[in-house]
Amino acid sequence: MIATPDRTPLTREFFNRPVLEVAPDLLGRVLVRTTPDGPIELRLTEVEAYDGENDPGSHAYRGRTARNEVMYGPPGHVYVYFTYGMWHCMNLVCGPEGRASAVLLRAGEVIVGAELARKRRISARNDKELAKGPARLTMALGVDRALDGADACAAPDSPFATLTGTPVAPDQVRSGPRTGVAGDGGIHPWRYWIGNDPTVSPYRAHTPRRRRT
DNA sequence: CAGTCGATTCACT
DNA sequence: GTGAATCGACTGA
Repeated sequence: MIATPDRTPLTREFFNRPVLEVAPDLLGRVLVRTTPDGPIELRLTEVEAYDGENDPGSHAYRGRTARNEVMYGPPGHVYVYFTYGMWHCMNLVCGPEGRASAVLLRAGEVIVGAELARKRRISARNDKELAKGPARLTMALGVDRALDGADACAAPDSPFATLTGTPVAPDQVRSGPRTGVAGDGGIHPWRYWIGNDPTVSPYRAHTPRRRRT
């Protein structure tokens, strides 16, 4: 007899905690994405915390702007931004409201809807690569700016329902410096991942762009 | 208003 | 391992 997985959606209160507490607690949780073609479910294996205006790596470091507005709003909402002229990255806003903290979803394992995800991830060589990296993750899920500000706690009406699933055992959680974050933002070990999980993306230090001639 | 660069990915050597 | 792709947000003058 197989145990019934817990499908209770995470509540607003779950996200209304300090981001350093929420981030590791998201590992192992399952994100459900509802699309017209069917559901995609992603088990989160890698995340990063960004903590407000005092965090040099955060989009909120230089204060409130049109782009980061959602980070200042209530927890449990989705912050999506566009970067490198072609990619989207997705965050979950944490508490308390006004602190502008959020968790970047960096990687996960597609456990339902791999067929749909493969169509959006043509260059993926295998299923472990479907959501191995923050921009790959949004591609696999079909997430873009249209979802910026969406409520992730409004299941089942929301395009998302973040489920409890089974949080990964604490002794499986690893942490280290955040990937690709420039300067002083690299000092905080606020990247969290599941040890030995094959869907976790490789660490890369920030690489300054070569100057154009 | 022009210059700079990004919480990245992919193709190629 | 290296470099290109590609554009909007942000910065500072």
